Amino acid sequence: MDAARKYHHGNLKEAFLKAARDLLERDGLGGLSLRKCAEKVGVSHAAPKNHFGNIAGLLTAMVTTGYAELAVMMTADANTNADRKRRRDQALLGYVAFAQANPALYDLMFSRDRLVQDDPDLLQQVRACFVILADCSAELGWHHGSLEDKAGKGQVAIWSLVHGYAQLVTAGRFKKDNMKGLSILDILPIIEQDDQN
Amino acid sequence: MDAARKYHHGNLKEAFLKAARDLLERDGLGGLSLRKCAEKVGVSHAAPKNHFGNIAGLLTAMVTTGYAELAVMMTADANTNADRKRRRDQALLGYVAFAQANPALYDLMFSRDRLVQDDPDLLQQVRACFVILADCSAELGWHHGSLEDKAGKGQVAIWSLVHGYAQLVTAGRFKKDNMKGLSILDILPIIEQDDQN
DNA sequence: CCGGAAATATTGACACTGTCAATATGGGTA
DNA sequence: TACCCATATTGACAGTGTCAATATTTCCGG
Repeated sequence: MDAARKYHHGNLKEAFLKAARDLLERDGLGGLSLRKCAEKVGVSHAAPKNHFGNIAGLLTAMVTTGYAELAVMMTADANTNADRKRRRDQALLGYVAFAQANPALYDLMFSRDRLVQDDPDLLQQVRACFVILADCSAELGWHHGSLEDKAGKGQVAIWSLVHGYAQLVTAGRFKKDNMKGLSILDILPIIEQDDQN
Repeated sequence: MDAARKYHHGNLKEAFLKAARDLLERDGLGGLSLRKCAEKVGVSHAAPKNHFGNIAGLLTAMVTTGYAELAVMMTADANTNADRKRRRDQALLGYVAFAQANPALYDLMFSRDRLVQDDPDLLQQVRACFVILADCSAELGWHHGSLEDKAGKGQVAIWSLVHGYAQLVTAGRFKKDNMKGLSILDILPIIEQDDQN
């Protein structure tokens, strides 16, 4: 039998995830509920329990796909032959672009209350994004501290910077005149060496 | 009559805010509800409506007090005669300390879904925190761009950095070995000039 | 001083939510 | 075919925010 048409409904799990994603984008997190997802898919209100256990499980699964998409956005258009600076710029631009394209989902991806924080799949996807960012920060110039601190501090710094920037921008916390034509790449040079850029 | 004992209950609004804050700290955002606040205070379940309208109003009021406390944390121990570097360090350390002391509240303070974003009192307190951060970033060294960009970019950069750092630390997103003895002041120097620190 | 008006609090109801137990249905397989 | 198990439905329950109607307290002008 077709893998996409198994059992009664056929890939009901993915159908739920798509419905949840649509509801999240359209109505925000407050407009997202298990029962609305079930109604949207056309099944009974308790059907999600078989696939996700509870609502935290559904949100966690949805967020996990979000991290996977974030990783894609960070690596798109950057073939492995491109120089490291180009790949780093792409990662940062892709990161911010993902947050701006999916603000509600991005918020949820950093929520501590609604997710199953120790879900193995979630942790794996989160780690994959970390690796990409770590690859960016590894080449960052660093004036202070010992060499062995370099990677750790650089990772913390660049992730803090890009995450904070993405969250504050999507939350509309920056005044518009401060942001006029300003991108993450414009504020990135402050963590580079003088001889770069 | 005593200002603290007006009307039926007396400062019921502040009693609700305190109850909400306690519930938020103890049980997280998921354990916070209007009815639990009312029960904790000892009034009927619909009493909060008179003071906050709806739950978004209560959360907004609570978050507003959070921004006020954040401003206090950023300026504590830094008298106006202290040099600017000392005040800047205090602001950043206080910022992170507040987030670590009130992780659930800090998360809520940057939520887009549950608050009345255009509440005048909220906007005023948010702006007050911005001013403090702007005072920090105004003295940051900047190698690139024109002079008139300096303040805007510096504000965006330092706020992104400290907010991202605070959120990621409180969310436990950094590996512990990367954070060993590392504070916001340790990653701050990367956005300073070479001749500083 | 007092009586109406306004502010404040209660009650009861409603729709909606997540979750669970019990039941039903269908597909894979021996 | 007959069985088993994964999957889906049904019905129920406690809890939630919100609202209208009502009750109570405080305030203020006569």
